[in-house]
Amino acid sequence: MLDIQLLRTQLDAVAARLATRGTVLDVEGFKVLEEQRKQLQTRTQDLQAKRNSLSKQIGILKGKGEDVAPVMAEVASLGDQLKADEDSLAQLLTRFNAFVAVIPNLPHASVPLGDDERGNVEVLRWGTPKAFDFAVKDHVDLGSALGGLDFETATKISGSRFTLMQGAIARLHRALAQFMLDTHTTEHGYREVYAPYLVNPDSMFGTGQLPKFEEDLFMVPRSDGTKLYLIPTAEVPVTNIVRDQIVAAERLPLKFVCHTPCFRSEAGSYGKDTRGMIRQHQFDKVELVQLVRPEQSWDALEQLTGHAEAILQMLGLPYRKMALCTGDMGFSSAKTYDLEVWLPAQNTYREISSCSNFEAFQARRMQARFRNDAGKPELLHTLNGSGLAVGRTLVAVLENYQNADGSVTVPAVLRGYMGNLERISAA
RNA sequence: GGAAGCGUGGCCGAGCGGUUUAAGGCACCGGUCUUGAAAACCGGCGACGUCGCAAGGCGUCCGUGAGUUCGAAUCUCACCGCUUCCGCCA
Repeated sequence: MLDIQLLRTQLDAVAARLATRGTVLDVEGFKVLEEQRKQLQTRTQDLQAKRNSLSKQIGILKGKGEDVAPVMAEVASLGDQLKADEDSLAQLLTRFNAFVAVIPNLPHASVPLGDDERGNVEVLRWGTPKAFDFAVKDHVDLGSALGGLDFETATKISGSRFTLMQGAIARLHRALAQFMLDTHTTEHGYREVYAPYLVNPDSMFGTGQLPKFEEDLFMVPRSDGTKLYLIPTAEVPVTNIVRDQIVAAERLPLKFVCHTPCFRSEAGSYGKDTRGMIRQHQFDKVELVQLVRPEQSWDALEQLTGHAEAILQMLGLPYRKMALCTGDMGFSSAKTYDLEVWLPAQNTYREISSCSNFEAFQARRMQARFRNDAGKPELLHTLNGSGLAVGRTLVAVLENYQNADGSVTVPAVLRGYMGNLERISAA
């Protein structure tokens, strides 16, 4: 959520910056709402003040044993107007909050301008794609020939966009997640977290998935009429650890790493990446989350992105780092780097990690604060990034480490997690 | 699922219809004392919103939401959560 004071005092500047990301702010609509709010709130509070002081008088008069009837009559006359005003103010504030809740974050000044993914800027490129002297297979052909990737059976069990893994490939998938968790906890200073996969609407609001993106989520209705949602990323439960909290300054920065499955309905992506496990309803991801003092968040973004890059480097997977442009960033983000891994079968780089600084946008929605040096509560800055998407990393390993005979070499750093297996071959 | 108890500021904890402006303590900040520190003593110290150039004023908040009342932390109802006991259970 944006700071409402900022909207009030610099409305045109906010609208201009939002326009760079393709968001049209209803400036006139806001002005009208704000004008009504101001008038109604002032009037309501005046009436409340009057009621309070008269009621207090009644208490004092009664204590002295004097007649309170005249004052009672006076305060009674306020009643109807006050109640009406309180009701309409509550309604107006609901509308006001709904208006603000769907405004995306402001892009940081360093974010390149652009309308869509074509405006993204390559920041760096690491590694050289291997030159194969045979016709490369994609992960679907490799995996099914190895007897470990089975999309048909997954479709029978659940439907499209699900994967069934078995044997050495399932183990490789697990090895990747373990390797990432171990690296981030032992080398990058993150604390391991196990978190719920189902969360309540307040948590989804806190990180910005609700109210605007409900169609991207799997919702689970409950018999008592409430709802839970399957997490689309561990960002949601982990960032919400600090919701409605004032964190002691000396505990900062908080750095968490969490491995979870992620569930996305992929509404609106019909026909996109239908082959293989690039775009699934369920996939595993190791997520990095940092909660930091505001003045540290931009350094933290560079570090966090570096932590995700380290995994790709240790796996020897060529990648490039993209600074997303204003038009391609997510709703809550002030700045995002995407890491794109080289996929030989697609002859291109594909997203495998997304690292963002949200500044105070999520913290304001969550009321996540710390006590600053002046002793006052101040909003935290929140960041997160994939470190990495496990399913896509599996795809990248299969394709980049394939051999002419259809076997796949196990990257050296994973062998300890694979019983020292060096190569996955058809059984 | 059944029964009982409990949800109060950063933390602990009192208050159970009107001088509550939420006691007291801890923590924290400032001061006195001290070579310095600790202790002791003195003082300060909630959040959010809103009006105002400012000084400051006003409003809301005692798990959440409705209600009773001129007035609710306090009374009523519903819900949520926690604790304990019983039942069931990986």
